[in-house]
Amino acid sequence: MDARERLIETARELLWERGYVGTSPKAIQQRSGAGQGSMYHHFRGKSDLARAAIDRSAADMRDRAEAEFGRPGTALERISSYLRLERRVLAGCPVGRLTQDPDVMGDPQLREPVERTFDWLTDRLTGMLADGRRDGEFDAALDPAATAAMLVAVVQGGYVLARASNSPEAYSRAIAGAIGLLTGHARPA
Amino acid sequence: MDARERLIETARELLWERGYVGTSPKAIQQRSGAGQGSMYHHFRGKSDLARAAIDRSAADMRDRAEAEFGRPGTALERISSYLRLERRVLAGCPVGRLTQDPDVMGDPQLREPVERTFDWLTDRLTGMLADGRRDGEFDAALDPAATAAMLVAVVQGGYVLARASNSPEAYSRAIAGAIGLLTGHARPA
DNA sequence: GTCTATACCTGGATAGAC
DNA sequence: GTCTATCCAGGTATAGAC
Repeated sequence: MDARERLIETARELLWERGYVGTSPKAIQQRSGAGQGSMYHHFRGKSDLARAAIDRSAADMRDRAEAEFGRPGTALERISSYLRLERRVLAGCPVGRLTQDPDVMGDPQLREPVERTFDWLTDRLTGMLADGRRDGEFDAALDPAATAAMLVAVVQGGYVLARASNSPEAYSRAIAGAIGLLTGHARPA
Repeated sequence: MDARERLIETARELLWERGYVGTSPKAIQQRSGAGQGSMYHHFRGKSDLARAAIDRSAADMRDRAEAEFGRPGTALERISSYLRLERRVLAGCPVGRLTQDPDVMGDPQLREPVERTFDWLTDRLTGMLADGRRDGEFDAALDPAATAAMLVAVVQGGYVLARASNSPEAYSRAIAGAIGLLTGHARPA
């Protein structure tokens, strides 16, 4: 792995652990083993490197989700397996945590991949829920867009609960609660 | 309002806007109009002041929730009115955002009020859901603890979605989705 | 491509005068 | 109680040598 690559991967780790404001160029250099000059040769500065790191984390998140969405099975099955994906719960969401960072959300370049990822995810779930409803899998009263937003929110909020209690259980409980309600609503009236 | 009070209120604002790592003592002093010496007279340092600010924000959050929980009405009504409480959605949750801050979660003194607040909230909702289920308001299959965790997560995740899309609509959609499912499950089989 | 030197600002805190 | 002076480490970046 060359220096450029190590810098990006290390930046991803540190952004995940400490956010953008909490991550200094020096910390990235030290952990990656790249020197000052090397970093500023490959990237114009902190935000340029961060953009590369965020792009990659966002693509990663979409790929992992899409792998579940593309499986065979009913909409409920595919959504449930997505929700139960193994996640580093206590670490939080590498993309979602960036929404709390004023310097990320204040910079259009850094914000763009974050915004796009959540739009994509919500749209994808909305489509699956609409298909499931059409096929009689869900109640006709189910609102696909609202339910999709709720599901994405449960995952993101699950991370918050898990970190607050320092235990992954809180995350699992929230997911189980969501699947329970979704299953209940799946009974046509 | 005396200097001590202004320091606490200003610290609350800045912690809300920028988190703990993103907030410097100097920024607090400048915005509050208190000098260096004043701040270090009233507080031992940054983390001591932060503790006072976090305690107050946590108490605030509990008070606002309890005001809704204590209203008359069914469990579903009280929970719905809590979920629909007017919130500064784009600002995020003043307590929840701290869970993303490694320096807060790494310090037992700062972490404690955050952890306690989410424990309290989840327990309170669990109790109301259990009461509602006992009274036939919800399906017997509803799991109070899991559903409570899911509701807290939807609120916290709703903030994430709203900030990602820079619009409060995403928050409202997630809440509407949760209430929709909760209402659906409320029909006994 | 990578290194070292340098620069300037901010973060977080202490000391002592008033 | 509040002010100013001072301190040292770290953040972020540029310059120029190798």
